[in-house]
Amino acid sequence: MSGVRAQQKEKTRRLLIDAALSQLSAERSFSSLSLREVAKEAGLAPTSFYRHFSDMDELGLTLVDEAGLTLRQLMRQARQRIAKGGSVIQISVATFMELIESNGNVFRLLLRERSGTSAAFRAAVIREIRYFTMELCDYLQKANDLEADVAYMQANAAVTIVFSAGSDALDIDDKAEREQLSKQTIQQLRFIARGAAELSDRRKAVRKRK
Amino acid sequence: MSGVRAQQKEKTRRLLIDAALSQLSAERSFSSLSLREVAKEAGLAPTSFYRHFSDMDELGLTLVDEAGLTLRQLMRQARQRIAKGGSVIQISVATFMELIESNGNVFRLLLRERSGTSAAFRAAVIREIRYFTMELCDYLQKANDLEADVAYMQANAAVTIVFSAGSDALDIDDKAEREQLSKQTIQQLRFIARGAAELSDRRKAVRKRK
DNA sequence: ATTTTAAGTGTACACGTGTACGCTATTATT
DNA sequence: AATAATAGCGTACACGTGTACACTTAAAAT
Repeated sequence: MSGVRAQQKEKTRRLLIDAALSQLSAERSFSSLSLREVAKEAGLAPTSFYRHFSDMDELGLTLVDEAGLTLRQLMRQARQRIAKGGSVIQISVATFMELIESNGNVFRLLLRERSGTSAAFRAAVIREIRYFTMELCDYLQKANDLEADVAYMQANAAVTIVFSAGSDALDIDDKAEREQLSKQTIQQLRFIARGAAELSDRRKAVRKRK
Repeated sequence: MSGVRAQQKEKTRRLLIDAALSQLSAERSFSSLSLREVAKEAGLAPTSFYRHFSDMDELGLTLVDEAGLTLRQLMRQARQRIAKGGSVIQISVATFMELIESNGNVFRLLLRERSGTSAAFRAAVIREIRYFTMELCDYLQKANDLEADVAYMQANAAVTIVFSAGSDALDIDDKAEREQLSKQTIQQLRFIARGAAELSDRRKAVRKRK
């Protein structure tokens, strides 16, 4: 059991995954990809596809998992930068925008399949985004001493805003426009943070009065 | 030129439009619809389709236009209710949620094609949403005495949050959960409104000091 | 009354699709 | 050394697709 066989299998499995990813673009969604196209791009015969995935759906779910991984890397990267000091919101948005510039297709996959046609895909994407939201929620709760429900509402709203901005960014080529979009997004996140902090303060004031 | 011919044509044109709309669902996107399916559902021969639209894309753009119309009706309805008194945010969210319950497919169309595969579709959807945002922006600017840029950022964020909530609502059957989602959305919109008002106030204070 | 226009039909075609099936060649197991 | 397992290939098939083309039939224009 030297594993040279399993190793080779894993290799061509990656070939398929990468082939699918590389075919994604603004004009091409995963659901519009055919098994044959992916196999061809990977340099395989169509029927060889089945040795690795039983379905295009199975490949798709694998891609969503990879996208979730990318999301978690993003989170880690942002945290590292924040630890070195600076505006939390500003750094987070900048990091997110960089991800989109370098991994546009992965991000597109998430955006599309979130409102897509397959229940399994939707569930998978929503799970990844929820995970992302929860991590942010935890952070906010500890960093700003918020109550759980307020922190969640802020995290949820923030993620929504940032993802939406990311979606817009994908359609913008001009760098100045992108910069402008970032600025706007930062301001919007500040709106939300301000509102959340105020609700939290108000509740605390009521509690002290008792 | 009694127009009995043109009248009939318009009628079957509507048949096609309605056929397409009626086939949309959580499991079926417009882009997954085939010309033949739509024609069949409308009770026409496949080739008759071409007498009305040169393309499925042309049909799709027509649908997006109709969706935009629905959006504008929503705006009008919300305004009427607001005029009778009550919380602006609460009424707006409630009205929006009702639209989603009754016109789920139309709304799905907008959500999907916004990040869809056709540049023309994306542009059309974005145009409709921008129009919607601008109308809200106008309202906010006048009602709350905000500066143009602040009002726009608030409107943009609010629309993003509400559309995202709408998308979530489409996947929820339980009424209590829907109610909970509405409550959360209202609170998030209040966060944003609060943040915008504060930025506006701060700017005004600076101006007076001069 | 005759001719022109055009909505709708039916047939036909080339094409891309998923996948069942049998085969080869190489690795893993016995 | 003999046998079993399996990654990958090639062929073949039925099916759904968009649409070109020639047609009928009824309204509109002459």
